[in-house]
Amino acid sequence: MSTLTSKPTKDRLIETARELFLREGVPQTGINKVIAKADVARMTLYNNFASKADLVLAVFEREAALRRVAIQATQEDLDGPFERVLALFVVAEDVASQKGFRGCAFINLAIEAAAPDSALHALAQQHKAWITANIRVQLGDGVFSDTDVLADQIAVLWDGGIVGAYVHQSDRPLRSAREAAQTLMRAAAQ
Amino acid sequence: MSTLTSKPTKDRLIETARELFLREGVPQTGINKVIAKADVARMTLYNNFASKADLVLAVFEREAALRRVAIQATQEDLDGPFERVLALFVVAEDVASQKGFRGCAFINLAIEAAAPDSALHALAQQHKAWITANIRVQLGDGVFSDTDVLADQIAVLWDGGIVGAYVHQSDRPLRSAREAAQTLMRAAAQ
DNA sequence: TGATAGGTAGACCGGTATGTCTACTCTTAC
DNA sequence: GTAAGAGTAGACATACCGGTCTACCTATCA
Repeated sequence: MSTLTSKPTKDRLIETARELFLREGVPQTGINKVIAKADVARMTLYNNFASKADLVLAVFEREAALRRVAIQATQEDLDGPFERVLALFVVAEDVASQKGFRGCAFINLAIEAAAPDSALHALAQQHKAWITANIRVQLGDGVFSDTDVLADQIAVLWDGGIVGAYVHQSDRPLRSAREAAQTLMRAAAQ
Repeated sequence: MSTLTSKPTKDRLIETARELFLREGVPQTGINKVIAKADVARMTLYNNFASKADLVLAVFEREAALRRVAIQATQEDLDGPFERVLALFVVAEDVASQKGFRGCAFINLAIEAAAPDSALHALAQQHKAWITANIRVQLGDGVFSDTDVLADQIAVLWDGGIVGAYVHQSDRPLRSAREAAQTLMRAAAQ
């Protein structure tokens, strides 16, 4: 292995933990499940991470970064604020249609694994703030009135659509959200 | 005590558990906390409820019923679909402003305490469906076009607003949701 | 050759969780 | 007066949790 910290093992732990955290939830995923699935010794985990909370933080920081990149990549191929904003919802509808869909990982994180004053909650908050800021950017200037307000409203629809899709086990709330976003954009178009 | 099942003790258990479940979350609230706060023996709980899951179910069934009544009571004093629908958001804003606010109890229940095929998840689903149906009724017939669609969209805004208020620890998402609901209603007004 | 770093296996610790069991007390009703 | 129902106190069983520690293995590299 390299002279510095062993990257592959650490990365494997993060990726294995990610799968379990997203599929089964953070509190439901014990250390034992992670090391068993990663086929790694207990001490290997604790040599790479100070604690479970440290591992959770690493997993979700990486996850947030990956999602930002994925969203931007999707938007690059599209033109205009309508297409780019609505693409967010379409992507979510695809994810929600897969079985085992558990809603938004960051909302879940905030609710089930993080007190409001914790670093994990702050991470969820930041990710959501980035989503809102991204929507704001896609809306551009001059096309819509009250762009900041509109971005906030569309972000609310996005959250509500994903949560609703999980609760109702259906992509219908996400479709409602997308259509509502469209209506709001049309109403705000100058 | 009465010849039948002892009501007062059972009720006290439910009310005590309710407070703890809502304030600290269902998984974070152990049986021990419940019986300590209710000042009741361990076996008293298990003589009244088959299991913790059974207690949780009783608590949230009662909670859903109480909330339906409270929402209807609020709406009785108001006139017209705009006032009655927007009142839902105003009430939520009040609740969200209180410290210790933990978002929507039923969404939390679905996420942190219930597999999608469980009775608890179904309960959360039913409660959300009732909210949507209530919005639909308040919208009435003839005032708006696509009333079913509009009700779905407003319900999504409600969920997104509450979840956003918790994640961002701010009532701003709820205000955005209310204003968006207003815009959608205006756009659908015939 | 031999030091070092990274990984391994598994015992172990203290804590907490739900749930069971027993023996006891108290109150009500017949 | 006594039987039954409801509640009590607390030990107990079992399982899991996160986390620590030790002794060992093995590959790399100077």
